[in-house]
Amino acid sequence: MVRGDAREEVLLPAALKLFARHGVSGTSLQMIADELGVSKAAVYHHHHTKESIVLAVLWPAFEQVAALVERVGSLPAGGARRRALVEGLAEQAVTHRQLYAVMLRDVAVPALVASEPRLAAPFAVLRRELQPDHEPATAPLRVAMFLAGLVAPAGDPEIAQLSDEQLRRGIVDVGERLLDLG
Amino acid sequence: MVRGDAREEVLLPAALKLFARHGVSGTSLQMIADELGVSKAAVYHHHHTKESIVLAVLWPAFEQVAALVERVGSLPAGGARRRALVEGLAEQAVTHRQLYAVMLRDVAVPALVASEPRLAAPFAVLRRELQPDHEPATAPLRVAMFLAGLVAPAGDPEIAQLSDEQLRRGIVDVGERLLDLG
DNA sequence: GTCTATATAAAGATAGAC
DNA sequence: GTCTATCTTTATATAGAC
Repeated sequence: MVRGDAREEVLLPAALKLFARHGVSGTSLQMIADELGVSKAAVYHHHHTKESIVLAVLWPAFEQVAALVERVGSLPAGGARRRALVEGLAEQAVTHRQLYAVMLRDVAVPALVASEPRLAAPFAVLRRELQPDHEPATAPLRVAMFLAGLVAPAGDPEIAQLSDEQLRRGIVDVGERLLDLG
Repeated sequence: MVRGDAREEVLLPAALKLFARHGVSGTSLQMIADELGVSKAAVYHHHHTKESIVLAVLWPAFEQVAALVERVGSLPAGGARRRALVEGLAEQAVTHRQLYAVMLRDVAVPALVASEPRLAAPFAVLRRELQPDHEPATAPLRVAMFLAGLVAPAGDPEIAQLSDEQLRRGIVDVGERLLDLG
């Protein structure tokens, strides 16, 4: 570890790594500073609160989801749009495994989302758009189980060994089975 | 809240409620004491460490999984056994939603499991037994996505409204789709 | 079996020197 | 832009009175 570098492009990945391993609540600014080889004060120079760091780390993930939802809006509603959402989510979740794991799994995130209305909107749309047309009662359950399963790779060492392509295809396959893709 | 009651049968449900809402790392002994209406010292009279409380809260869930795995051992290996596991897990996860959510979702739990080998064994067996026979590459992924999805109800208010029976059937349905039940 | 009070460490956060 | 030093609060944990 090279000492004395708390630039944004180094700080945020370090924080993400710790959030993924210990959770947001289980990660202190001291741990982030140690990971970077700097003092806590150096971290505070870039972000005046811990919440600011959490938000900066997660923001790109929420933006990606929002962009995906926006992008598939031009497709016909129904199976085709659901398939595009599933494929897009699989691609993003595989490419940014830790980021999506924190966003979808960490119990501290709902509170953050509640404090930032801009974060909530994309997921509300996503959940609605992913629902199969029939099976009204259990459709939300299928969507929730798919989204929860999306981050299954995070903790499992056996799955961590899968290639991006294997994992992406596996996730899409599960999406097909749960969400009646067209 | 009646004041002055930190008996085990009151303490553990209160702790579980807080663990489910704020995560294990996000829950302090002060929060537990406040929830019970007693002082921190009263809590420490029953459990000398926080880890002791976490273990006492989660132990029944791990025991249930172990008992389930043990119970299905008499069934023929394969689809029939997988179905029994899925039905048993669905039943337990629905009945003890918060407990299973903490056990399967909280990032602090893997560290706890690592420190208590007796906790790890049942899940290793469970994961192995749940795997469909074919599809060797993505079978562990299907299992992991099912287990992660098992606790999807925890955070979603829309799903929290489902009855136990609706939820149980929905989970079994997803298990059927992912795990090639016989 | 609970309380108040306290010890000790670590948390989030700031001030001011370099 | 980072440092040391410090502040304040909160964390885990203990001692001893009731």
